[in-house]
Amino acid sequence: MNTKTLSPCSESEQDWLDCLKASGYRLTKPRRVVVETLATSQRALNATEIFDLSREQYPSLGLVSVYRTLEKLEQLGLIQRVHHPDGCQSFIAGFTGHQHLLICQGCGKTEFFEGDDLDLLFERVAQQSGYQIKEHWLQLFGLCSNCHLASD
Amino acid sequence: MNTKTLSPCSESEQDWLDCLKASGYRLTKPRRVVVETLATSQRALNATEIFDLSREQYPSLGLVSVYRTLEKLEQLGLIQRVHHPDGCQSFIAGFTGHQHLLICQGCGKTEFFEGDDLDLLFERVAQQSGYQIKEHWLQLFGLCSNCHLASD
DNA sequence: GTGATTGCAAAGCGTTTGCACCGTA
DNA sequence: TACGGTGCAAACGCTTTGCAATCAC
Repeated sequence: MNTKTLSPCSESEQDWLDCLKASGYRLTKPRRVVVETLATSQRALNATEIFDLSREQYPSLGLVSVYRTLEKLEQLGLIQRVHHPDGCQSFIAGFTGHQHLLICQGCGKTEFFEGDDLDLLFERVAQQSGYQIKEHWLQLFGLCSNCHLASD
Repeated sequence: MNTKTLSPCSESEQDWLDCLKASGYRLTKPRRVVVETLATSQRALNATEIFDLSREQYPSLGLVSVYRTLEKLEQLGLIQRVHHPDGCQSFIAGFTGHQHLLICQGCGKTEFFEGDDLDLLFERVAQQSGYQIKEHWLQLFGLCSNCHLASD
């Protein structure tokens, strides 16, 4: 089967597996372990980090399967790539529709936030520039409570 | 000399060359031609694009010199990397202190914008999350006036 | 003249592809 | 049982490094 439907999926690990299955993919051990690693991480992970962490539970995992699973999870909207001054190779669980991330510069802990109200800004920029604005990315960088307490 | 000072430089091509010189770098033909390519481009360019465009003026340019010049220009704050859903390998002239970009999804034309007022949002997110917010990136994607007129 | 800078070639590194074997459905 | 998925090895593309020749100062 090759009709990978883009049905909206929740963010719990079981929902991810259900979503993979519903999309016509088989639930194999490599996929399960990669999903678990990503779903339980508080920060974005790159392919090698996912590989190393997942191998603790499933030592025969291949790096290639990590890449192939990431590709599918991204297509299904279960993970998204995180852009960062130091690189753009890492992925985080969850997808809110737009890119509203809050990233700790200390430990990497990453959260989504909601409720920006930027419409006025967009309108002003649109008028001044002549652009039709379609999408936006807003990312905040800082220190999470653990990290700024530690640095005091 | 190895004291590459990070003095603020303007965005005109001559200012860039002055800035390179003031920072202890020699003004060579490869550097001049890469600077000109970047300074006159309306959109972000990756290393290969810069290489190809610059070679039209200086055919013996090597790709390695493009990479080495990009490294220096980035350190001096004369260019910055542009993050994009399709990749993060391209560079644009100018640096405003934070990342406020407006990018055309049609032709790639890229502009900076100013005057966001996100302090209230930051404060709210900080309170809700416990993060100390240090930096932010805001990028808008859309269609520039040329591209949305063309698509009508 | 001298030492920074160059272009070439080779190395490095992250990611993708080809393929025979394996395991889920 | 069929065929989607796997791990390995090799290929790939982009970027960096080593080096002798070159050129800006």
